[in-house]
This record gives sequence, C-alpha cells and structure tokens, in this order.
Amino acid sequence: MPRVRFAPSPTGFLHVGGARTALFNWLYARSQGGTFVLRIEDTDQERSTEESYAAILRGMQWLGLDWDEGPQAGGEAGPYLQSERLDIYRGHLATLADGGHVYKCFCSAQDLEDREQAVRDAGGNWEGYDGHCRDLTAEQVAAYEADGKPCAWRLRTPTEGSTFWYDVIVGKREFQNEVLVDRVVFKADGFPTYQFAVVVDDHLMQISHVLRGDDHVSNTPFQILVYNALGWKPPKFGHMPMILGPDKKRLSKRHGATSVEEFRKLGILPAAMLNYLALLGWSPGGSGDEVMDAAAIIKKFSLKKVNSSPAAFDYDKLNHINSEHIKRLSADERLALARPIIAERGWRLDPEWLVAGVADTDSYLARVLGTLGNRFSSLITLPEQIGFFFTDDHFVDQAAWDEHVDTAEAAGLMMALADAIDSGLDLAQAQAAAAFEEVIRTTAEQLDVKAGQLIHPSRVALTGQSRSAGIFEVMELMGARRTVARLRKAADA
RNA sequence: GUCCCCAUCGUCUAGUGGUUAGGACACCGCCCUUUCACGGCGGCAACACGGGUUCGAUCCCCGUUGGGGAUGCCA
Repeated sequence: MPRVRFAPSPTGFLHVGGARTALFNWLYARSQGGTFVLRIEDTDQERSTEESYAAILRGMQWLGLDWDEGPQAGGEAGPYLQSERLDIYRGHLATLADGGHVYKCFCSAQDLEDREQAVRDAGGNWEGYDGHCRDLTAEQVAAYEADGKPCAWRLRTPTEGSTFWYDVIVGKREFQNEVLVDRVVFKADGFPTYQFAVVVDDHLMQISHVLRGDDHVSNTPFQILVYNALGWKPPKFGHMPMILGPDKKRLSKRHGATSVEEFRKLGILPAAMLNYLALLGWSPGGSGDEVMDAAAIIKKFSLKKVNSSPAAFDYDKLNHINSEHIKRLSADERLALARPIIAERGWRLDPEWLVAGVADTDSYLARVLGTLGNRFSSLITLPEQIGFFFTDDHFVDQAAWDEHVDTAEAAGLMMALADAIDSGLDLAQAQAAAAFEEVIRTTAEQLDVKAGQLIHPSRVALTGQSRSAGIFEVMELMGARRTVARLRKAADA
C-alpha cells in the first residue's frame, strides 16, 4: 500500500498550488487504499508561524482532505512537526559525518555574497557554492573553530557521472552531477535544511511516493544523493505541473484569490474547489462529466492521467463548477448555506407579511430559496437575489428602475394594478400566486395592455431588479400588503 | 547566463502513425419564457514553427521559438 504525504511549510496560507499537491496525494492514497500523511516542515525558524500552521490545517479541513497520520491525528512515525525531530536529524548528520559524506563550511553569508559578486564582476556566472570549504585541512578547521566561527554542514557531492530517476509523471529525469553543488544540509543555527530533513523524514516515515510540485525537480537529484549517502533507497518521485495564472505567468495575488480561504469567502463550495483543482492537471478522460464529488474523483483518479504540462487557473470555470455543485444541492443543504447569510444581516420573517403556510423565518427562507431554483448559483449574489423579501432597504438596480419604473406610463399601470389587487383581494389574508396572476391578467385585459406591460415594471418595483423568480410567486411570498405598498410607492416616486 | 521541464481551440483537456481532431468553460445565435437563470439546438475556435523518419505525421526524432521552474545556511 502506498504511503504518501503532504509536507507544507507554515510560512503562509494554504494556496492553490499547495492545495492541489495535497489533493493529488490524498486522491492517490484514497484511490489505492494507502496512507496519507501530513507533515509540517517548520525548519525555518525565521518564517514559520503559528498562524500559518493553523491556516494550513484549516484549509485542509475545509477542503475535506483528511490525513491518517500527522498533527492531531498522531501516528507511529511521529512527531510530525520537524521542529520536534531535531535529535533525529542530528543523529543522521553524525552518521554522514562519520562516513565523510559531509563537511563543515565556515563561509558566512557575507563571504558567499562577496565571492559571488567577484565572479560577476569578472564577467563570469556564479554556479552556486564554489566548494571553498570542501577540502579544508584539519588545521584550517581547527583554526576556524578556535576563532569561534559558526559552521554549517554541506554534502560532498560527486563531480562526475549523473543522477537520475524515473519520475512517475514525466518519465526519466537525469542531471549531470557536475551541475549539482554542495548544498547545506545542516544550518549554523542547528536546524537541518529542507534538503536534509525531507529525506530523513520521508525515509523514516516510509513514504513510498513523493508527489510534489514541478518546482522541486531540481532538488530531487541532490536529495537522491543524500539518500545514497545515508545508504537508503529513495522513494518513487512524481512531479506535478505547476498551476499558473490566467495569463500563464506565475500565479500571484494580482490574479485574484490564491489561498483556499479566500475562495471560501468568495462563496466557493469546498466540493467545487476540490473538483476544480482536480481538473487542473488531471482529467477523467474522454468526454465524461467533469462535475464530480470527491468519491467519484477518487474512483477515477490515476497518476497515469496526470498531465505533464502546466495549467492556467481559470476563475470562470471554477465559478461554473461551483454553480453546478450548488445546483445539485438538496433543499436542506441550500437552506443550511443560506441560513447564516440572512442571520448575519438580521433578516427574519415578519408575521405582518401574511404569507400562507409560513410559520417562522426558516420555513420562509426555505420557500424563498425554492423560488430561486437554478438561479441560486452563488453564495455571493444570494443576498441581492433575496434581500427584497426581507427588507425594504434592499439592493436596487438603478438602471433597471429608471427604465421600467420611473416612467409616467409605468406609474399609471402600477397604480392601476395596486388598486386592482387592493379591491380584488383581501389584504388581511395570505394570498396564493394564482390569485395575483388572475388579478394581473384581468387588469391587463381591462386596460387593454399585455400582461407583460404590467409585469415588467412590477418586477422591478417589487424586487429592485429586472430579473427574479416568477412574479406571481414573488407576490405570494411578499404578501399582498407589501405588494400593494411597494407598487404604490414606486408609482408615486 | 547555466541546468531542467513543457507545448492540441482564448482557457482546462480527450485522442491517434491514416479521425469530419472529441468534450468542457468563455463567447455568439436560435428556441423555451412574465424577466433572468436553467434547459435544448446550432455556431466560432486548436495540433507553435522548421527540418527529418515514414507510403503517410498532430502523434516518433532533432532544432527554433515561446512559456515555466531551478540556480538560498527558504521550503
């Protein structure tokens, strides 16, 4: 059974790239009956924060990516925070030191910077660490240490031959060892670097497949060298294509939302986000339905179908997938989504409205949502779509108002309709949609106008918008009193 | 600069050594209709370029171009 992991560093929120990486690992584990491990790579003391750590866990949970081992879940291979595994790394560093695979480097950041600048000034190119301390004599090391100079440890990499692996997504990858530099495996602050900790942990946690972003490709040969030095067998590697912005440039804030939590605030359902992310770099194949829930995706998921080319993030398509998911929700699920939205605005049912069969706010909201049908496709526009049912201080589309309501002709028609409803229906009773329809059609005949001429201005007068649910239904749910009052008010204005 | 990777409609993608190159988003048109949405029907739109290999290349190889990544005592 495969064991995979998602290993974010807590230096920021969970962004779409990370979420997609987590998702594919999760999908692979779930589809193969494997284990999904969450590990926090907080070896950068400067940048790791508690806030980011919490945000990442929150993002994972929101998406429904549950982990079998890791923070909160525990597990045999813990601890799962690298900062709690320092002794383990130190032990393996000692092994490497004993074997002569690593050496002490006393170069300071300034030293490195100066030498790089010197190379550039001479018209050359800095190819990475120059091996300055690679062959220090015992005397030189002793001298540096006597001076109290801090040191980092670097891996002694081969200068000939090549390092390669068979990537499960793109096939064979090979790097000439001469281009690999002696990177630091242990920092002067006593913490391992990512390059070292990731190898130790993946091995100790028995990770079988390291599935990560394509930006890690160039790290892989170095890490394989670390595995070799430790005498360990490397896991299988799979590098997934990057997610780019709509303009094919690196995805960044200027493109819009980039963290999963921002999408939550934009009204994206977690199931839709997960669905869309899965479609970025993976495809169910053929011309089947792209709208799927997690279970369906797990069923179809295969690493073989993961693309090798980068994908542009398309907000339009995400929104489409989102509306499809909302459309497939049951009435109860929609109600659960809408409830907090009206609650936070303080909107509730007023018994004076006299709406038939509606006893409380919840049942009223259920009826209101029912009129929306497929028009309910976004959590963000929902308040605009239903606000007029709850308050007189609702959203108004000014352009539609000017065109349909604010004309002498419309005023006359609406006034006549208001009078007809007032005299034809009992305002002290709840009235059904059919009753309103009858009055409107009769009135239209008497005035010798088409029903539409009454309906259009009424719709805008009542809802503030030129688009809404069926107008007779709207009137039923608005109640005859409010219907008449709003029509008159609009006609007078 | 150097190293690595990628390349099918605007976007996400399916696909094959011989196909009318398929689907989805977006866009346009029509139908339905009290509006909008949904739905239905139809349309626009792609194999980056140049060489090979081959009877035949979108597909295989090389190069060019374009894009991305890496080049940290970040991860």
